[in-house]
Amino acid sequence: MSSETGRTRPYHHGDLRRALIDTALQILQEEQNWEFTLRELARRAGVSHAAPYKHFADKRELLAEVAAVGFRALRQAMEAAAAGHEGEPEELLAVLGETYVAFALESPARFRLMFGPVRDDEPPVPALQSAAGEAFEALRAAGAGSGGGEVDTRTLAAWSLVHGLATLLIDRRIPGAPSDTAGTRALVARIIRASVRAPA
Amino acid sequence: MSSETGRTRPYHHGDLRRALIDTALQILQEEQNWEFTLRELARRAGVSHAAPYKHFADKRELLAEVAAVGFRALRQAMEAAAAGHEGEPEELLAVLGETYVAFALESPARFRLMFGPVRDDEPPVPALQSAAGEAFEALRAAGAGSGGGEVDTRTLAAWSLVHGLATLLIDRRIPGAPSDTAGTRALVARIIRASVRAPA
DNA sequence: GCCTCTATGTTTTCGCCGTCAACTTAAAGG
DNA sequence: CCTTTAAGTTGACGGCGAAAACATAGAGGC
Repeated sequence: MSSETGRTRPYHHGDLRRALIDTALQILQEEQNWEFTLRELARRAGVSHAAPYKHFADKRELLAEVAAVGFRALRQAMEAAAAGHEGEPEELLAVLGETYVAFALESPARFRLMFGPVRDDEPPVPALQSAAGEAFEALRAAGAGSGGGEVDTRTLAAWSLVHGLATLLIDRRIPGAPSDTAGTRALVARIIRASVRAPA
Repeated sequence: MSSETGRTRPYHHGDLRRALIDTALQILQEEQNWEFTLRELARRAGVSHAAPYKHFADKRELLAEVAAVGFRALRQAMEAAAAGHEGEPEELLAVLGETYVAFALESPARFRLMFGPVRDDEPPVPALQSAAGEAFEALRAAGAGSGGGEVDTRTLAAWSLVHGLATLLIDRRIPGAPSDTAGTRALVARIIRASVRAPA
């Protein structure tokens, strides 16, 4: 409801939380890792070093929210890419895979954060769980499986291929891989198309 | 050459470095992450908190050496599994893939550490680079490609599939996945066999 | 056999971090 | 208008990574 013009800062200080998540995403993009300190984040957001604790229990929770935003973005990207390919399941799967890898390459650190390990000893962050679940649902829907909660074999194979390719690429683990965007995109397309064409 | 009985501690204090790497691997296995402090590591090794700096420039270098040991272990495991399947390329690839995933499941944190991002701004650790390269060479040799330094398409597809499956499994990202070892093993075998049978 | 040299380990110190507790401020609502 | 309370600040604590200054004990030259 706040207008863009006029007094930009809302009442107290502004809606931190949103600002903190945005700033965290910025730093994540700049430094390509999430080893930045909470104090640095607060500094860049223009608040005191303890202010974030009014919105997040600790650093893990803040990062989990950032990851959740990432999963929503991934889901949107996949849904947008899927539009218009409802008729042809093979093409749909290929396009979805290319989108998945492109998403990872576009922001490697965010992708790594999203797929960081789910630790058993820490309490789960609900927003992250639901966002991740919905993203995977978009992926599962493209597979041959029915509407159940399980992932069918073919879909899982495709997902694994695409996820592994994305991971290996962003971690620069493939020896002869091209370093430019165009070459990488061609490589991804080649591998995905070849695998999709041959139904497992 | 040191006997197990008698004076166990060698001259000065022992061969730290080896001890530190071993202890780090232990903690890594116990806590399933590498957020442990260098001071905690020194404590468990029975030395002062600054002693590690006589053997490693910083914490990253120590972790890189741990990762290098992991790559050597992965290479050994794959070579052992490959023995006896020289004649049949399809079976060889499948067995190699199963070994790869089993290695990841056996020690998830070590696997994650090994495949952590290669940062451009940090100086590379030679031992890690060579160990990783040799492990990938063992994998590439199983593919249809020749002896060049590049990875052929089919091999890369297989590697991606297996790497992605391993990653998704250890990060508990697959919704309906079995939690027990036997079930997981069966799932892995099913996916790999199906994909290998259908040449891309 | 002694004596220096140097690798290895210790102590001390520094600045910074995550987190918490106590205090302050200002928007909201009866 | 005045109280309540969410949101932000200040200050403190223990612990960390890293570096500097210091200590010690094998090893090798003489």
